[in-house]
Amino acid sequence: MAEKNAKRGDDSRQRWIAQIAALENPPTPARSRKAPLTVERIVHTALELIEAEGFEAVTMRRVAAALQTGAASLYAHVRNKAALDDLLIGELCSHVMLPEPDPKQWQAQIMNVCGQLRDQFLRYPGIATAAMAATPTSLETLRINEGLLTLLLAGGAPPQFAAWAIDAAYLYVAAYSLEASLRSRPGNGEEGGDHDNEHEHDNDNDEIVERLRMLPTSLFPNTVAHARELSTGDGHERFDFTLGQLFRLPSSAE
Amino acid sequence: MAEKNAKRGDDSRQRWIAQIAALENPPTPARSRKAPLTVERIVHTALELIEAEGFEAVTMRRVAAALQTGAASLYAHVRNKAALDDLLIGELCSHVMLPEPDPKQWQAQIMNVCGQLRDQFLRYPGIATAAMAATPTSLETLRINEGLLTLLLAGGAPPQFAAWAIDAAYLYVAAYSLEASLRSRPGNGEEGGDHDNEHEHDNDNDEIVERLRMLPTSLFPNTVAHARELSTGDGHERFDFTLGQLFRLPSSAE
DNA sequence: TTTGAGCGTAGAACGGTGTTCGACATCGGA
DNA sequence: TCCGATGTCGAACACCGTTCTACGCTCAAA
Repeated sequence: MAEKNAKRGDDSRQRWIAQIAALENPPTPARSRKAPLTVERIVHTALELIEAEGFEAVTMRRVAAALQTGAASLYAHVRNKAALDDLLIGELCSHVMLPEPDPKQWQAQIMNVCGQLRDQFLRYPGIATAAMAATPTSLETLRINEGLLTLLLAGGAPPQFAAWAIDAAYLYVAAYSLEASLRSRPGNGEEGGDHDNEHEHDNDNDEIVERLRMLPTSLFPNTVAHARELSTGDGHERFDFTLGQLFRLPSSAE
Repeated sequence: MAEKNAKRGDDSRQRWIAQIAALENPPTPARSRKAPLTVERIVHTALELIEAEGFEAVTMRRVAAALQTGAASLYAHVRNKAALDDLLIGELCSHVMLPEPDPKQWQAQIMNVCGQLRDQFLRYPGIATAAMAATPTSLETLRINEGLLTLLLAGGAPPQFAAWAIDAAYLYVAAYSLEASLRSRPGNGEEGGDHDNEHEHDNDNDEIVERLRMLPTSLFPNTVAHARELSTGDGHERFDFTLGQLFRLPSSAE
């Protein structure tokens, strides 16, 4: 009986303690206590997390912790982790601005749009992983697709050419960004004491060239001979080159 | 008391049972009991697992289980899961055959090599994920790189062009294969009763076209107008198109 | 004003993952 | 014969996505 009483009293006792605690700190009063936890807040928090620690840090638990709650709470607003990923790349794509088509500059305009997408991917390291797994027919990606299609058609590209080139470009942008993210991120190295950013980059490149030159000439003659060409491509030269190739019109027009 | 005795005897009792069991089946005798667990066996088993259940099924525990052992045993032969992934794509790349360069057919030869690589990726669904994360300077990938470089140079491509085009091609092949794997794999749908493979494919394609046509014309005029071109590309037409664009020489030669 | 139903919150738990530790077995060579 | 090196592997740790469940809150009807 006593047990029963105690057990029964536990409940109201807890409430009593909670009430006292609530009395204790009325700062941040009124309604800040709610923090209503909307989809927007979740997506926003996840993006901040990616920017700071990379996409692999985006865990239901960690996103929830950043919102000062538990992982289970997120599932009231988002079906899956996969759905969250879709929302993330949707949000990301919504920041890409589509220009007014100008037939004289369609190539530059396309490079601009693809560059925006690439920069978004690079801003959130590793998110390109989600981009490749995401539903390819999300509304935001379709919006970019439509924009690129408009630019290409305005430039005089045949529809089938435009469709395939855009598809390939999207795939390439994601793959390029993913590789770039992995190359700079994964905390593997950065050994050695002092760093000067530019010198570090040069050293990296030089070391790759050197390693390639160490290969046996009998098996890798061309790799050794053109090691420099193979490992060059700082900045986004390779990126620009590839898109330039992808969007070369077939008929020698322009 | 009996319990205590049993517990103490457990150890030698187990050994006793093992001995009897060993007596029981001397078939596959001599030394088959060892099953020495080499790197080759691990890689081979992992590849079989991918072929049957996809890359996401490749878990240290599951690979070990397929080898009738525990996960910890693998770490005596492979540093990480990442290292295992590298070995897997290395093994995969080693099956790509490089042709003798023939300057007259360099384009077809390159398409052939890239097609081999693509088919390897498609044979092991999802392994392209590992290909994108893998060390880009593995010996096997360098071998393919050297082969492609040889073909392109034989075809008269400038070295810088060849280097960048090959890099882009590798990225694209991986991305294309990954998307193709994800599209057919992930068990999302396949609902509905009876399946005829060809009809199913047609239905899929038709449904995508239909969905695109449902978009508001005001926002997606070109997408609606060219829905068919956007969603076509069965077989590997898109693949061939993209590589064709990537390897078009700049100077209008050939 | 009271009640009750609904909804968002969140702790606990389940099954799975990569990886490490440490005791154990086995084998090659002195 | 013994002994050290090497390989094996159960147990455990920390983390993951996801589900279950109870709990608190809000708001509209009674």
